[in-house]
Amino acid sequence: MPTQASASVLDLNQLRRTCKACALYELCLPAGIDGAGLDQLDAVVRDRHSLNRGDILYRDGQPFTALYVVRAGALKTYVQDAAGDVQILGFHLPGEIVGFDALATDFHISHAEALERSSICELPFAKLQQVTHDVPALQRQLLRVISREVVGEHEHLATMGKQQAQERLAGFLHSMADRYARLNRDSTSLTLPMSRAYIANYLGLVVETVSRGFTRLEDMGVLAVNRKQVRILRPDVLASLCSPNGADAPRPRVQSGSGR
Amino acid sequence: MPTQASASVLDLNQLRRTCKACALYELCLPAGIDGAGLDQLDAVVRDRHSLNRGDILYRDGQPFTALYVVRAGALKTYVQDAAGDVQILGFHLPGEIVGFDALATDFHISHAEALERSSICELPFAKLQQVTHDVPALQRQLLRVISREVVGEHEHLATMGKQQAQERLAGFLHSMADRYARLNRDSTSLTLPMSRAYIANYLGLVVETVSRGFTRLEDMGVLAVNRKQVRILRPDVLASLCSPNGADAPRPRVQSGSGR
DNA sequence: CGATTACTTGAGAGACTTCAATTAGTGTGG
DNA sequence: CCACACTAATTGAAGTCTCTCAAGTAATCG
Repeated sequence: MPTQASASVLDLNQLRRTCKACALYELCLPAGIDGAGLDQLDAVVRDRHSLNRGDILYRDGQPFTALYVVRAGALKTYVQDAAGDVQILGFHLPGEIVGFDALATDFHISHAEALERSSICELPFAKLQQVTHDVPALQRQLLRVISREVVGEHEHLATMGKQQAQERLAGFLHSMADRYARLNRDSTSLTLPMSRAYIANYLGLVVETVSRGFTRLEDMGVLAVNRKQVRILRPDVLASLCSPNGADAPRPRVQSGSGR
Repeated sequence: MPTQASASVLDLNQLRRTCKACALYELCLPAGIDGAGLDQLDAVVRDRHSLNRGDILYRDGQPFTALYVVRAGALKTYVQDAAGDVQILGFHLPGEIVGFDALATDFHISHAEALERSSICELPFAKLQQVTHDVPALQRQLLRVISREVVGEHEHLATMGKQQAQERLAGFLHSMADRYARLNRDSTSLTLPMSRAYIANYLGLVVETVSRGFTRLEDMGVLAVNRKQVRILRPDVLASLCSPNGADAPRPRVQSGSGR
């Protein structure tokens, strides 16, 4: 991993990765930034990395140098405690930014790993900070993006709070479909980049339970599952399965979720 | 709730809440900001609110106007889905900042409620943004603080990922003790501001399970529990209970936590 | 093409939830 | 100031869902 590439060389590469031309323009950091500011932001973005399945983008303990935009492919981020227990924090699709965990202490405290061949835009933070000074809109946008991260984790927590495994799985698939839709992909035909084991860990379950969950959703006619290919036949039913009672009676449930 | 108080009146009040004099100086936003910048930040902070138990600081759907620092007392934040299911996202002690959820969309998507009589510093975001322009260190600090929020949620997720109820409860108490320590309070003698039901919801369990958990930890001689008063008699044992095997063999556990 | 890994499926055990009842604490009004 | 009502917390017993253990099948990779 080279330390700092001067922005003058490799114009071709630079052109190719120009934020203006990027399909993720509306999803990523530049959203809402206008012409002049965008050029400045462009200058910040470093040659993109290419990661293979299993490659580590950053790991726990590593000093903070940059934020990373997923350009193509998919990442997982996770923490590992002293006992070796892993908890997957999130799966990250194109347009999403990772690395915010390190802003607090200047060291990463989680790991980021590619789930498949992925392409990453690196945003060296020092440079980024200089530009945010000139472009207030970028500063605001940076906060907006990190806030999205917070919101995403809220959703994850809400899903993990469901007592029934089926609800958690339904919630996971539902949110994945949503994210596919934002990428202008078909939100009823998912190609999951992660294994069943990763889904299980993400949801706080074991593999077998997830596997059985898929089977049952298929039996119910909600999904058509073929390994990592998942077609959502009944999005309405899937949505209703995200809540215990099927989301019929919207009565308040203040206690604790209300039942496994 | 008044809309905007001019900074010229009520000098006494203003003085009293000056960041410089605040006991939370090192924990809160001003940490790392020097003299001149600090004065500017001081000017941003609005009259502090006083909340009673059950009072709502902000609710889902409300437009974003400010961030809020807990000065005294305690808050809980939570989301509520269409079916009425509540998931508590966090408990917030003095020095912690809430409201970041609204940075993404300019509307709050969670609720914040006082668990007990609390005092809040309001940071109107428009003003705050002006100052961050003049004080780059503040901008960096703001990112640092919101990153802490992200990290805190990672811990919450890791706790919810534990399959055993006992591990979750131990993890919760362990992290509460940590946070008490940061407040320079006795970290072995906690006064929990939240009910058992809230703890249960936070951990994805039911009240009864939490209650039994407390009882068992008391029987084991790890805790001395008297309602909301919790003394941690064996912090070492408590720490070891945060992991399934008691954190003896630090072998990697990649699968999914490794067993309920 | 063989070995490894990923996924699925089955049966049994265990842990948490559910339901129900009791106790303790809190707040209110007479 | 105390009685009453209400909420919070605890405890017990039974049911159920998920985990564990085990085996088998399918896909992937060298």
